[in-house]
Amino acid sequence: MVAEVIIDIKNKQVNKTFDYNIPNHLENIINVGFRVSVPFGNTVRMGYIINIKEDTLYQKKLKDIIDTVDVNSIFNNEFIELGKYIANHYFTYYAKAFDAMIPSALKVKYQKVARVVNKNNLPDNLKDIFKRKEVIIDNLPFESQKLIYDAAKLNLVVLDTKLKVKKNDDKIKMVHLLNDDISRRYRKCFSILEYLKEISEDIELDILMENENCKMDNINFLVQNNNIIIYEKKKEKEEININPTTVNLSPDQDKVYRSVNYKSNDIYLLHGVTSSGKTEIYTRWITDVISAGASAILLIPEISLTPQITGILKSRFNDNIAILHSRLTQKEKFNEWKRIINKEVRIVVGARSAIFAPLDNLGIIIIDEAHEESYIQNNNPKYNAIELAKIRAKNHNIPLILSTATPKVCDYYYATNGDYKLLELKKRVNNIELPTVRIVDLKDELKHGNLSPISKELLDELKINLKNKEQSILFLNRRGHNTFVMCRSCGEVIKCPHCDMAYTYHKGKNILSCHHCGNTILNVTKCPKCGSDKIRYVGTGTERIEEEVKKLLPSANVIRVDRDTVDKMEDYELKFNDFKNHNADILIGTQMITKGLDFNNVTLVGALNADIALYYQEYNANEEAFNILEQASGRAGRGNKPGRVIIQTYNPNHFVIESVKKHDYDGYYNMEITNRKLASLPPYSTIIEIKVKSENVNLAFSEAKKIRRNLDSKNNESIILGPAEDSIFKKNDIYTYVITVLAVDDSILDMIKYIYPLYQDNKDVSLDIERSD
DNA sequence: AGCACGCCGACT
DNA sequence: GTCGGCGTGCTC
Repeated sequence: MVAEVIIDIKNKQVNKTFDYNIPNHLENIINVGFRVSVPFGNTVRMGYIINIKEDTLYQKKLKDIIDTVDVNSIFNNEFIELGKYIANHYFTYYAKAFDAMIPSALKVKYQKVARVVNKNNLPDNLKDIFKRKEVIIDNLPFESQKLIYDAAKLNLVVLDTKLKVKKNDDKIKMVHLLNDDISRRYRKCFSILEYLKEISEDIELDILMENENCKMDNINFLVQNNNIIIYEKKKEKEEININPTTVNLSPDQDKVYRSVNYKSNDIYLLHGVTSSGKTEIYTRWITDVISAGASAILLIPEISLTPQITGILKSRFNDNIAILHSRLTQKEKFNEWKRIINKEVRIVVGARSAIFAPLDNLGIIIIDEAHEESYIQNNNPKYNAIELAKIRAKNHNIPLILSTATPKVCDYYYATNGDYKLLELKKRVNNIELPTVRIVDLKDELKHGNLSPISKELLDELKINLKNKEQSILFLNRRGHNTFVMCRSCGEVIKCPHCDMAYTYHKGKNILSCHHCGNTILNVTKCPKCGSDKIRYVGTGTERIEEEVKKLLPSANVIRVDRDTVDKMEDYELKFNDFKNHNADILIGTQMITKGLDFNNVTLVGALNADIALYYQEYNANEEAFNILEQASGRAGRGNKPGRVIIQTYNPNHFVIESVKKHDYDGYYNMEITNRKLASLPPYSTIIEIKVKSENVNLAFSEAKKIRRNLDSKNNESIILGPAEDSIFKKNDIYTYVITVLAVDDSILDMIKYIYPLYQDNKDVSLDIERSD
């Protein structure tokens, strides 16, 4: 028998199946969905068996499968099909798609080993190394490795690759700089060492590779050259707090609860205002499904942001629930996964990736805060967990529930045209009032000579809250609006040489950092172009707001939360608990703080510059702006005190601002859906962005134009735009042009599917294709 | 992702 | 000259 195998290498050259012979002793063991080790080239690799067949079309003799990696099949047919779907739909490699579906604890690692052939004719210098018959090469110092490779050439030892399932890994890899002694000619490695020197502290390997955009090749070279060492640090584990409550359903809640047909493949949009008691309804649905013998998946945006939900569910379902917590160690995640596989649990709660929970008798899938962007994986494969949930719901013929206070325009559209069923909750529990929203026109502030980012009206309210010992939240959507450094003499803006984007100024560390590639330099005192010392800082970041608040309200206790003050999850929780326990009066932050947090004593929310969201250069800018402002407003007055919201803007008459003021979702929706229809945007099309990348600007542009011509030739009614320079035109020395397709039919999609593989083998140009569904 | 094969520049 | 960098191609 012959097995079709996807090799575990994420590379376009091997993005296909390879046939292997199944040896007799494995014939009764191996099945579709097994992971196996196979000889590949002159090494050993893991592969996924996606099909078993009688014969092969391959001309040469097949190699044998070496062994199985798992005791049981890891993917059933549903997941193999899902993996293929992800690879095709999201234009990525099969290995990446399959990789995305398994918990990291189940991933394999590769070890290079050397074995002694004949112990008697081993030279003395090798005898020290080979205390055992077999050693792991990667752990040895460079000199010993060299001796082994020389010995291998003389056939004194044999080299081999071993596969290990790293199921007990609760460690993270750290990089430590030993010395920077390296020839300048190794450009990449040189720059890595420069970076390490600059930050002058140990760094997580993953973060280093991300920031320096380097491959394991470079890292291995530096290890061998004794420039760095890699060590493992134990990841601390944490408990989640349990917060049990039981409440009866209101008539409204009860009506929603009873509307779901468990025997259908219906999609329901549960549109319920903030604090309308949606969690309680989830638990009823889950209870019903479980009693009927089936299982349930509940997706939530980020577990640490919703301790209430996990607390309630955990207290209700005890051991029958697996909570895939982002800070579980790898071992814990593996154990949870095993409990699911062994059918010890039938309820899975978790973020995006929990959609891959291997439950085989699903009864319902619920998605909380379904408008959240975090359901879309941000790096390759850019899958949307909600789209995958639809597929799984269809496979199992079960209901799918999308729950949110601010539905995406597309979802609401589907709910109104009958594709989804609409369920509504219009009242907050205990009839708490929605906060009052006031709009401050920043143009008027300027006219009255107030240059501060905080308006007089907002300042007055902050003072009132301080006096009454009530808490306030100030929120600044900073996306695309950083503090950058400019020369007042010649107008030069200090930019990252790799990305052509302005550096962002960080006052605390006195550094300039590129938010696109992570490159940092020491702050400049003189203009690099004209030498002038008239350096000026432009823009408003949370850091400046904090300064301003401290100046205006010296007695206030301020906590700032953004990616600069919290890079670890623990910091994040620490700060929030601090605020919750009233150790501070004012919380300042970016969109991080608008998520589903519950602070009972917060009565004032200020959105400092609502316009930033409106100018966000994406088709869903209005949607994002409405959602973020409405969700931020929802933070005010959740306890028994009424809430006030102040929105500062230069566009007080913008329909998004006016709708937020009136908490008028329908008004906003009707405007926005009309805009979408006129511009042929989703839900009236699927947006596909074809990113053409090359180090050579002209080549990237000419290839992009060629693709555009190809698309035009097969186009019926879709809109094709570009090629245009990408919003980040130059990043890491690579130029990107974008062709945007608003696809209304399949003909253009077929063309893209045809074009994509043409660039699979191109070394100078590569394509990244992203789609809105 | 590795690794072999082969081309070209800079050194004992 | 020749050593060893790295660009290119291949892996069932």
